[in-house]
Amino acid sequence: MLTLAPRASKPQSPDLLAWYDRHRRSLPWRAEAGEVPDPYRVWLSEIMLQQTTVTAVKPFYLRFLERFPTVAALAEAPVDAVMQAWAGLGYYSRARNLHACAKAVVDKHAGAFPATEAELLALPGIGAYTAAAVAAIAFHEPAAAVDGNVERVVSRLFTVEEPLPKAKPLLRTLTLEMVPLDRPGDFAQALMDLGATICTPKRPACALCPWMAPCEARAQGSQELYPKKQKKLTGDLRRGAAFVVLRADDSILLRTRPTQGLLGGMVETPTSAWEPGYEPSRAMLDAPIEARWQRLPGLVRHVFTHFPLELTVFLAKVPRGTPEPGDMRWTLRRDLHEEALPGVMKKVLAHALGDGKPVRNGAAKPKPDQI
DNA sequence: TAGTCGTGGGG
DNA sequence: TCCCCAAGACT
Repeated sequence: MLTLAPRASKPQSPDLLAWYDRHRRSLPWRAEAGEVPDPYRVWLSEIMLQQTTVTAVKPFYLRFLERFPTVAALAEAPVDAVMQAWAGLGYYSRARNLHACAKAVVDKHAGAFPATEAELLALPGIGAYTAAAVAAIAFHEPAAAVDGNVERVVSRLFTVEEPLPKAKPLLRTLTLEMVPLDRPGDFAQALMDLGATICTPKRPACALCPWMAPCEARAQGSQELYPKKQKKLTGDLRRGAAFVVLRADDSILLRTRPTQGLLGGMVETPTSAWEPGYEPSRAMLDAPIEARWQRLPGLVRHVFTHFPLELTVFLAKVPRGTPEPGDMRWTLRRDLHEEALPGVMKKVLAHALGDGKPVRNGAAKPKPDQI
């Protein structure tokens, strides 16, 4: 009978903090050792980092901060400007909630972020994780900020057998018990740095981990089996048609999507419905205007969180002076970069306008940025 | 509670 | 190519 070796000790936060003091990542939103963190920057970064990689966030964060340097500046800005600054980053309800939150901070909290986890939790777009992270990092509150990194680290430390997301309450409790009262913010960031650089999903670098000794999973050699999670199924393929109208004055027909739902409040070319049984051969029934439509070869493929999408792109060239249908508008091609275009729509426009080459056979696809 | 909400990078 | 995943929130 195999007996598992008991781990050497319980995980001690000073061991993690000592590691953090030597190996902490330098990030644009992170105060250097000894600096006082700015709650606005901490909050902004936490919202952007929700389900989004550090690499993806960096340029958006720097650009955003330049455009909206303070929570007051953000609150005063029109929501469309915020959506435009967010375009390309994904999960667009975050941008709408971000703006609403800035307004709430100005209107209900005299322009200063509240310092407690409970008050932060009441603000739009701030959930359990973000409330704890901002409270700990910006205000030194002893809160347990449990994100995906922390779930992984702690589930390995204690070999939590319960699968996610049911294990969340237990993981929060286990984390909270380890939070040191003197450095709660550093502890939160240390745990996330550890998860991002050492305790990675695949092939964790256990030999470099300050918590190798107390880690139960490491003792068993089972670290890659945690956290356990129930798998979710991907949705069925949906198809649709996208219509790119190029007017002779070099403008494009656009519209804004409803604020609720998929790509809420973002800008798109006119499209058909997106549904599993869509027939591109009947797309003319969905065209926004009468014109000589050209069905472009190839498809625009895009994968959302819960379903894959294939769009057939149709292109029409219409004369100067062609009026826009109701609730649509013309935007000059050179001004497209100012529109809140999500990734899938940049792909559509690149496919229709990009470089004219077919997207077949390994030919270089035009980059969605360069329209 | 489980489904909805983007995008890009890595193995 | 495919799958996983990344500092989750909201309904």
